[in-house]
Amino acid sequence: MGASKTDHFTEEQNTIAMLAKALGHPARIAILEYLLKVETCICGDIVNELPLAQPTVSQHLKELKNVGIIKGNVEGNAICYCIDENAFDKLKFYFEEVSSKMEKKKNNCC
Amino acid sequence: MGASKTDHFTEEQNTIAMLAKALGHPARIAILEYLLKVETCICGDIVNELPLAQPTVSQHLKELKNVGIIKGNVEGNAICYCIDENAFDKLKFYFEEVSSKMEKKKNNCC
DNA sequence: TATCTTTATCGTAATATTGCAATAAGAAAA
DNA sequence: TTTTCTTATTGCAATATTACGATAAAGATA
Repeated sequence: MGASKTDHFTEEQNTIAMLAKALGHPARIAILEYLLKVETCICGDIVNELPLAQPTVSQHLKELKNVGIIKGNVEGNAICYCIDENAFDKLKFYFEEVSSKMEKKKNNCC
Repeated sequence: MGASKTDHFTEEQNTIAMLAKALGHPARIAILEYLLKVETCICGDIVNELPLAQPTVSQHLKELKNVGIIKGNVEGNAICYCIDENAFDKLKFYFEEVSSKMEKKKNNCC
């Protein structure tokens, strides 16, 4: 097999898993942190920041863009990539919700 | 290749990516939610909750346990699985930190 | 002891991911 | 127009993930 059985889970479960998966690679975490650190958004130099070849970085950017965590604007012949707060917050809120449910539960076990 | 170049990234980047990756599958999100919902922790019936075969569920549980998101206690001949708040909170705090940095930045671009 | 219950592991097949060299595509500059 | 610069795409190889049937391992029960 190798393919996830996404059709058997709820839409939310699939969405959260998709977002988490997109952040499930150190290069993509590094990209996120770089976009956060940098003031101006002329982000062609992400490639120089990462220990990876340009096609590989481009692929990681594409994955982040596919799930909506970043968005890109064409800026001359370069491209300006930015974090899309909406998608990111969706994940953050979900984790906060889980965390507060855990708080209420106050481990009855383990 | 197919293997991530983890040695070129910071320890934190690798840790966060590892945790995010572990949650990057709807079945594992469903497991998390089930553990959160259930009052008692006699959790052998996770298998019945999921649309997956027992070996597959066992594998997903193992992955969550490997990264520390859940922990398991032997309880007779069954096993009691629980969420490990420490590992989970590490991820939550990271996202909150990123989120507050985004807030301060107030998109100068895109 | 023999059997049942529960969970883990093995083996295997299908598919996905990661990475990069080569190359293409597009806009800017000469 | 030709060149240059930046990013995307293609093609491929290596590895990882997902899924499950078969089977093993270990404690509980008869």
